Amino acid sequence: MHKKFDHKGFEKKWQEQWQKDNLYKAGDRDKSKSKEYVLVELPYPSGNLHIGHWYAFAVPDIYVRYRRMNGVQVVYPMGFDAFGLPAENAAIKRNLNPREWTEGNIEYMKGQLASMGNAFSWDKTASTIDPNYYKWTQWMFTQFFENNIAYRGKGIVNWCPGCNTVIANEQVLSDGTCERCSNEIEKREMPQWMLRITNYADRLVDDLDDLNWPEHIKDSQRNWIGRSKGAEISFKLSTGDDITVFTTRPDTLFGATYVVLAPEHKLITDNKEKISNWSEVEAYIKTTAKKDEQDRLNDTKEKTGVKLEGVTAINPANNEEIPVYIADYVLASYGTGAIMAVPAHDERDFAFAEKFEINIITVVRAKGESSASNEKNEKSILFTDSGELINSGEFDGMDSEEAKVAITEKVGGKLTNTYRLRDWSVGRQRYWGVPIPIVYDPEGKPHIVPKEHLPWTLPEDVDFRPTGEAPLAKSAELKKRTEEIFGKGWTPEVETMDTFVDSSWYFLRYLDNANDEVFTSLDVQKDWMPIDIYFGGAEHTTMHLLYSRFWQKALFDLGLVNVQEPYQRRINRGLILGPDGNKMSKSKGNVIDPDEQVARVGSDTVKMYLAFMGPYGEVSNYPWDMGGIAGLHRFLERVNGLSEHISETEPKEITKLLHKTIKKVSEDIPEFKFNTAISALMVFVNSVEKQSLTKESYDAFLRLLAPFAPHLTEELWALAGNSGSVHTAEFPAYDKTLSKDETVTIGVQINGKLRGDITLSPEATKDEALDAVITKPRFAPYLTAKPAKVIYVPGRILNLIVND
RNA sequence: GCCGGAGUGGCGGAAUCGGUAGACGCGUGCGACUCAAAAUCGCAUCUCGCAAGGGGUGAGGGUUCAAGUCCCUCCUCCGGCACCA
Repeated sequence: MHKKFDHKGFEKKWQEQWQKDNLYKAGDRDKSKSKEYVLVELPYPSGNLHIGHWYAFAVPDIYVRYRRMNGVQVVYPMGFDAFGLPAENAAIKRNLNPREWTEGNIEYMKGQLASMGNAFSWDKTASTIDPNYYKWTQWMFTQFFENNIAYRGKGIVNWCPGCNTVIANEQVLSDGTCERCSNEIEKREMPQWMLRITNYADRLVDDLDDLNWPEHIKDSQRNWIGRSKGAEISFKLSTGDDITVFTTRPDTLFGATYVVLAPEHKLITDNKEKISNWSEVEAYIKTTAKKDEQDRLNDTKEKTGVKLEGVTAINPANNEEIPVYIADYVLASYGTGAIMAVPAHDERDFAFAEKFEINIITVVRAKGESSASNEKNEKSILFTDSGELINSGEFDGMDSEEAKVAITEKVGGKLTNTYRLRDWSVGRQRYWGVPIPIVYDPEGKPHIVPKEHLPWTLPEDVDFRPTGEAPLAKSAELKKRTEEIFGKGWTPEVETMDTFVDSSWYFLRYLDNANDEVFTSLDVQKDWMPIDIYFGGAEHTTMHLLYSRFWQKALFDLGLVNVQEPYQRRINRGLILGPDGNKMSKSKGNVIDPDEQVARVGSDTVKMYLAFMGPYGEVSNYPWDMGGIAGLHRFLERVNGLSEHISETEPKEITKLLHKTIKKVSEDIPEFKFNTAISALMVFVNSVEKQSLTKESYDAFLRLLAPFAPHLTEELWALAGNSGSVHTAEFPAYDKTLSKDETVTIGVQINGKLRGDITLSPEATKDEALDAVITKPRFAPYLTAKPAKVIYVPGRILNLIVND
């Protein structure tokens, strides 16, 4: 029966009570319990909690509460990632200081978070704009600088004209736009603060193997890092230089009929006197320099290039003299910026060789072929698979894979890997970020700001509106501060750090946030790290998740952290769409405001609705459905009326169903299948409504439901006369015997066709099952002869094969 | 092009050591209550068929007593990478 309840009458009351009782404080590590560190991605204080935050924080809360009720000491912290462009832009729009704006938002959002009624460990929190936080961000940076992990590099960077700053490779989307503002990214050459994430490429790939992460996330990271196994091989040039190329196919070296350099390659300008067609070459270099990435991609069908007249190379395998070209299909930023071209076995080289009429030599053929496949048919001349070698002197007949090693050895090459990953560009020409703690001496040499001067505070006396120049350059205070501490002629670094730096280590600070000596003591880390489960969004796969893994490894190498991998398990959630099936956006007018929903139907309903939509941890999109949320509200109203069915005794059926429900819920929660757990709870309620249950069963049910509907269950728990909080009660355990069915109904197939069912004990024998069929007239018409074969799977199926 | 993942009612989704496909919820239809409406309750709801029965999990093959689940060939959608040597 439906019994309406007034969520406003008790949700706030219990939230305040829980806070007063410090119910969810994680406290110090209690070694008598096992620990679990459950992390959710800390929010950006945009000023308003949206439905995505609810999905991100309220649903994992079910898991956290469940584990606590099972006696696990769970730390479930929350904080704010408060530096960064959106806050800065929003503040500029409102003509506010970003600090005022952000801090105001944090306060407001804390109130909104409270309305969720989550079991957050508020004693473990951090905010990245807190000077006591960013002090350590800066200190880590200085450690990285001193250990050559952070460096001032020169190179081509991604400039976002919308954000007025440089951004990292990871922050450029595959269509060449900015992940924040969707503006088209420009390439610029300028000095940049970089972190040597590339030095960690192998570990970042290899250590993925042991992580309990969804395979598609690991694959995305592997793709992003883009490790290729191959070899570096040197070719002698007629200029006297050696040119090193990278190839994944050293087995095809005998088929290398020319060499190609990227137009930006240093050896070209170094040898301009020796290049007889220099003006032509120079013109080509200029043309390609003008093309942006996008043009270069669009031009892939038509290969272009210029031969370096007067320069030749020697193929080290057969000492043949071969021509040298420059072409923009070879990228300066990948490998060595030079390739050996094997037109018979590489599509791009093939296209180029055909256009420039260069020699094509087949050196690999499919195994077992008597002739090279390409000799049979002109059109199939290209063969990119591996196979066995031909036209390769002493290596003829050798398998491609073996030949890779053998040929590399013979020519004195080196087996090596190369990567797609580039170093992480972390300097930003914006105001609202952590100042890079570097100062320059009068010669312009960079030095770290020593620990006693940290935090190296963000100056206040600047016009922070973005112009493309770093706003900190305009701070008289920063300039003065630098000269006072370091001496006349010293100047401060004026760039701030990428926000992704701040969020690369926040989970460590949560644990020991009052520590003034170190960012987090090793003892505390040993208590809690690694993070057992990290819930988050798919957008972080090759950004935050990659950066923070690198950061942790870099700290590990400096002896500052206890584990190499921060996150043991990763769960990516899906996306909540608007009721129209589109991504929620103000312009589409399809935004669901969680505050409105909570006011209307209550926090418990919103939480359960989100948990019921589909399995958590599968990246799919769920449209918000007003009818759907009403269904969950109805369910909780029925729960509210359930106490009317309490009686002295209950049918055996209800006892058994309760234990089956406990079993199902306890199995589903750890797998984040909250949807099917809720479904089981609904089945139980549907059944009880027609019958009765004891007070004992009622209490057990409340505890079962407590992680999903913390407020209502707490209210009903108290109304039922129980003492203490339902959330500190033990989660019910199921009785194995009671959770099993005494009889099962199984399908009966005759010749593989379903003809009906029989009900019998799960342990019934084949003969008993056959008897049940024979005595049921329903089956008689089909049993025209004695079954030739009987397949019986107890509790599952009975299949009779009747030959007629 | 390469690497992953996914295709099940009108909708969200259940069911995969191969064993009664469509749990649970939404929506819809009919009925009850009501002067009426809302709320609530009951029944129905994959599809064709009065029924008996037939068909059905993106398409087509295959293995099996039995296939949403395994194998092969395709198609579509989603995510990552992409002139990456």
